[in-house]
Amino acid sequence: MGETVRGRPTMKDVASAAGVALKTVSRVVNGEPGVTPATAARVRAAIARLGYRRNESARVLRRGRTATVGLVIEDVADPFYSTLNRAVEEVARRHGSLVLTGSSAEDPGRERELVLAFCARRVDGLIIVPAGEDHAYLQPELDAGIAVVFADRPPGPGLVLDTVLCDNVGGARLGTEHLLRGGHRRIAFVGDHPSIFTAREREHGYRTALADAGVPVDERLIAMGSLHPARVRADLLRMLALPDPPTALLTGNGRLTVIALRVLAAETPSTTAPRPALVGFDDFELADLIRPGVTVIAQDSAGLGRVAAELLFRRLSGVTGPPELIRLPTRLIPRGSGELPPP
Amino acid sequence: MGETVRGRPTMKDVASAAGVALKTVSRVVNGEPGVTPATAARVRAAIARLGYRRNESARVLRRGRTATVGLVIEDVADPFYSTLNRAVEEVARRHGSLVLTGSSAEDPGRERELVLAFCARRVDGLIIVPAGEDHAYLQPELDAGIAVVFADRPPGPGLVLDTVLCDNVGGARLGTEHLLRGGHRRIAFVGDHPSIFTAREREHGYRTALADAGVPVDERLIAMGSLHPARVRADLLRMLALPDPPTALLTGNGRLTVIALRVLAAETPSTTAPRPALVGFDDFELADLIRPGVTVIAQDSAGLGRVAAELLFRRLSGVTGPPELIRLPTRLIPRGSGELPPP
DNA sequence: CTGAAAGCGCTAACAC
DNA sequence: GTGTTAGCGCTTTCAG
Repeated sequence: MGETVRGRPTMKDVASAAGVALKTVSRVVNGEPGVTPATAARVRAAIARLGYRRNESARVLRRGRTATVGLVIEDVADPFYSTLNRAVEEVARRHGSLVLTGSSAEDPGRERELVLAFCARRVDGLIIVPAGEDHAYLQPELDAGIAVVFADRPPGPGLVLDTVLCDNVGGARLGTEHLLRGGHRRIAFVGDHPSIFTAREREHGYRTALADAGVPVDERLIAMGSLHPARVRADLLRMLALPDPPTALLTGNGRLTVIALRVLAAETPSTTAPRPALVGFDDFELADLIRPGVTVIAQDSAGLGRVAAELLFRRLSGVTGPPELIRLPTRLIPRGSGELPPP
Repeated sequence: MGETVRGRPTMKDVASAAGVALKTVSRVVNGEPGVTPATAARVRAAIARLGYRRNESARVLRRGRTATVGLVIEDVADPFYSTLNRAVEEVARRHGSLVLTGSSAEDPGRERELVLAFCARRVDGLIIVPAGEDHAYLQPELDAGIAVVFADRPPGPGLVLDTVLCDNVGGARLGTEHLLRGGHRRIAFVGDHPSIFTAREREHGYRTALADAGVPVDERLIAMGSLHPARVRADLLRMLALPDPPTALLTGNGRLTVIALRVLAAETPSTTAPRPALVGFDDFELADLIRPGVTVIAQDSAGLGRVAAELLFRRLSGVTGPPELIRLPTRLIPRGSGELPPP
């Protein structure tokens, strides 16, 4: 056959193998009309014989679309974000696209680095869970026409773009009100670092729920900061050592809930000391298997990814209009820990 | 300035804006030597002014490398795989590469689809956790020079490629021996579907541990199949209803462990019926917070991703030699459930 | 229905 | 030091 080609076969190779012009191969590969079934069959045979595969880079160079979207999250290994990731992937798949994913590790520099690397590869669109608050670096990309959707957290000041958020304020309210209804008055809040949007929103929901119930806010019962177990442990121990310790606890995200559970398990061994009631923001697997079951405010992380991706692909399909802001509802799942009565 | 360019600015635009030749811009952008600091500064100014960003697709077309690797796993949302994913991402980052990730959903067709889509985008290399056993479709890609590493499961027959596995047989042995040492003789094994490599290996480890201890294998105590909770539940209930029910249980992966825990929690409410001892293959978050703590055989999912990625980048850097097969050790973490004595 | 030619944005190989 | 030229593999345009 004498068709030994070095490296990958190209359309040109297929064309000469099939005895047709390059453009005919292109037509067959792309399913364009205007090719006799017989010629098409010859071309397809040559494709199979040579193991030809279209070079997407060359195609992109010509057409401008990569059928790839970029996703920046905090950590692909975190259950909250990996669920979001999966949902984005499913929507992308339905639209014939792949997903480039990167972890920002809550570092604005890495977020920027990832976004620019994605843009350099000319992704069609981006879904960003921002780590930073300054997104000026996005402007040239936006001008160039890239579609961007923010998820879980809004873009920094000066940018108004499609955004999908959870109802953080409402969720935190829900949890706090639930504890108040249970008779608690000393409710602590352990949150993520206040530089994080969702942390601030949840703190706000907590504060307003207390205020609305006429319960004074005790600043000593509010601890926001890093997710280091040591930090959380120290804050919790400090609170529990107060003359009037909290009888209930609201934790600001899934990781904090788990850390708090560990601290409480270590500090209040089963029956001796009274365990504070606990409501955690964000559901997690096995919350039902711990005793007592962990009451949570569930956010729809898959919904976050799905809605953001749908919004993105709608924009990519040419839908214009003002940027949308969508809030996804949260719901309270009582499992026991949030129903513990005050002592 | 009259530099209004439609769409994204190109090197040509930058060149004319800076009053230099295209190649000079290329030199500056790529940090090549042979440019006066003054000219370089002029070019950089033009780049900033126009918001120029190198088109990676065009670069790829010329150079042949995308600085992108593909990762096919079963599910990006599964903690085992998302941890692996993160480890791959970190290694890729150190090598200046991005990661295209896709979920095969344990479907060989989807695995193939993803791999080919990645190849069409000319990823430099692939890390595959295979869903199928037939990888003939990979041959043209391998011939074209793509680097491939298999992780967690080996390639199908006929292919010998770099592979990183966990010591599944040894791990299952470890768990079974632990239960035997605890005095158990009726040990059940609930595994994943036997079409899955790791499931077969773990079953093998379980069987040989029993055989080595002179304990006869009772086929009624072995249940392998889907990960549907209903299937697992039915199998467990059947075993527990035997005249001589198992006093201990070895579960074949993290998801099965969780399902089994739920079934046992529902069926043996706290103090009434005696709980079988439990050892689970694969560690999971919160295993320590459940009462009793869940004894597991921990596999190093991050190590799997890290070692696979390091192997891949070593190949990409030009290291040749016969394909490597690496086995990562497992270790037993006793937490209570595996130390429950037989009744 | 099929084909020839131009060019997407960049880099490699040479000029100068 | 800097510029010119060719061409990566494909799609687009326009001729046959």
